[in-house]
Amino acid sequence: MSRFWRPGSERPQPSSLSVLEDDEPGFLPFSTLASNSSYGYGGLERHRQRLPVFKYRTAILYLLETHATTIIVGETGSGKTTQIPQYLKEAGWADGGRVVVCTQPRRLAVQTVASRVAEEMDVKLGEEVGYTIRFEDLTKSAVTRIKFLTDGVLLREMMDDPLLSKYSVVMVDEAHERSLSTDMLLGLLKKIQRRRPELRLIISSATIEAKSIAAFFNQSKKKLPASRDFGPSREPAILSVEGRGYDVQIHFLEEPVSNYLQAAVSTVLDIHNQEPMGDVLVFLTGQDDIDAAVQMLTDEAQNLAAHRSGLLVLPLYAGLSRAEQELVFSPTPRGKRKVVIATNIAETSLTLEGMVYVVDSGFSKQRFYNPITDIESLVVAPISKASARQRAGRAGRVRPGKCFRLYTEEYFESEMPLEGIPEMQRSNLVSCVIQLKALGIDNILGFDWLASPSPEGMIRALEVLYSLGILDEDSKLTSPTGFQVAEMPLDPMLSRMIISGSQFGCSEEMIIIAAFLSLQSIWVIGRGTQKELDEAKQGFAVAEGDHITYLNVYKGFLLSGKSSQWCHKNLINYQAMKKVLEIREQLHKLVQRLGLVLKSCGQDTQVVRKAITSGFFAHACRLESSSHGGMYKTIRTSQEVYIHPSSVLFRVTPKWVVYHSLVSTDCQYMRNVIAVDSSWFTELAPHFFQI
DNA sequence: GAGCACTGC
Repeated sequence: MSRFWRPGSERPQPSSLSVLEDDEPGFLPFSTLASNSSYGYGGLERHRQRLPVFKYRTAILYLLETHATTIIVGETGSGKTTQIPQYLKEAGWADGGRVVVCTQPRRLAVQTVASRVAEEMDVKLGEEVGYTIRFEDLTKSAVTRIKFLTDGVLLREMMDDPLLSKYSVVMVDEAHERSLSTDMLLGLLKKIQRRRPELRLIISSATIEAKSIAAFFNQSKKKLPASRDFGPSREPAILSVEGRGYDVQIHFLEEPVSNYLQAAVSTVLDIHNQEPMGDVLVFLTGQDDIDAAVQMLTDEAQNLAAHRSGLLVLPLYAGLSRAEQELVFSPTPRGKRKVVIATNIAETSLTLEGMVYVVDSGFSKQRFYNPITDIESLVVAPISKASARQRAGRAGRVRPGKCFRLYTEEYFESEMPLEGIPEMQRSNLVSCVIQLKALGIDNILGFDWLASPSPEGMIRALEVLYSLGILDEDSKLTSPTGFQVAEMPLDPMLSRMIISGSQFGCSEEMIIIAAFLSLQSIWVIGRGTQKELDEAKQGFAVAEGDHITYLNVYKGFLLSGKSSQWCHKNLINYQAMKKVLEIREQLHKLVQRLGLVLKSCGQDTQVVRKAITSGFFAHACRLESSSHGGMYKTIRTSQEVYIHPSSVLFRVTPKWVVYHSLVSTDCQYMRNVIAVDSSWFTELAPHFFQI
């Protein structure tokens, strides 16, 4: 532990953090949903009044009355998410058929918070208090007064009701996360505000982001129609609410380390040897790192076990099965110290109870998008101060904790960025652009963004949408194709593929394929050897490619009677297959509603591949050399790419292929590939393949 | 012959 500098009283302590209680969207995903009825008679009301936010009830209601926008800066644990919607209802904001609505970035949070609020109000979930997420609408339009939903669902709702006229107050929670949909939502809400002066916005954010959000919503200097002397102030109010939690002591490294993996492992061992009992949460970047660290610590733990209490080392990342993830939430056995080694999933999506020590590597994997090459890649990159703070806070939930940062204080102070780059500035923007177009926003470049995306990114998105026939020369949605694509909850290239499918008589096949491609992977990870998995996959494989292979999997699954045993036997993830059925079902209804022809082409795989090509012609590649492990070049940019070894076409190397996506590692790998005929390119997209 | 941070519609 000597390598860490302990901030003393003579130097300013960087942070002392407070963290969340069980009232926030706390995300103990597998247990809390059904089991939080531990309050006696009258206990719930007392519990509500003890929350830090309760002191601010009057202030919040006053600010809401007098300001169009109120920004609540809240440490987690303040109770803002569950309480503010109730205060609003109690104060009459949900009277007269109006509805108070609150958004969350994640589905699980929506469900957890809604059921908690329903319990506190002693009403049945789905009546006065309801929620909406994809595939699940637990609201009753005439009855529901408080409604929770994901911000993505609210964006979709705007397509039918652009001014969100049902809602009196929109509360955007966790706005500091700056997800793509939150940023879009905030931009659109600002627009709506100008048309609906009576609408109130509450935006909840962590400290750092609050200022830029406040500046964004400040409309006091703008000229507004004759409302100068009445109505709410156009200048946002900011209110800080303290959280509830324990102090976390921060330790930095005295010298930088080159190998954060090794440093993390030895820090855990130091903690184990020198610190009192208490569980440890380690933040690393990804599956590889985590598996390696788990292995190293497990080996060490075996050496230690002979003479002292042991370590229980567990990995946590999204790719693990539900059962494996659940292990992390089980109570630590007596006399053991639990060490959870996690990705960013433990920073935002899941909250682990009982952590006393946090080890922060200072890195995470982040997605970046290059609009010039049109390639997305995952890169290990330094985290922001905001993230570091969030990670540290995970140590103070049940008692005072400690956070060991595997970087120096100098680095933290002078080099670590204050906040992360908003997703808007590191993503492919096609979906974003088409949604704005569908909402009638024609001047996308002039849209009032919270963080402007790069002009290159915008131009690339417009080009792609134009080449797909979704936008016309005036950059307006085409009819009917553009409007149909906008209604589909998919990547526009997949939507385009489905529409072609309906023209070619294979829409049934297209929606199945689209459902498969919406998931990460349908194959079980971790069970059995790679060889077994390859053999299982080979049972469905066809020379036409991965998409057609998925159709075979789907047929097999249906023939088995949607059996989980069948999935198990074939090393297929049963949960993923259920998801495929759900998405297919949703798309099926949608395609019918849009008036597209629903038809199956039977065994004709050529027409299926043609329909796919009509959506993905921009991903066409030609085999350059079969000797160098099958090197391909993209037609559009002459990028060197290879078929991913997980593809059924890995050994086949057809002359012409179309891929669904690229993964960038040492080289560019094409994932989900079909073999095509080059004559289809000029037939299906002549404008794109002029030469 | 090798890989997948995390959400969401």
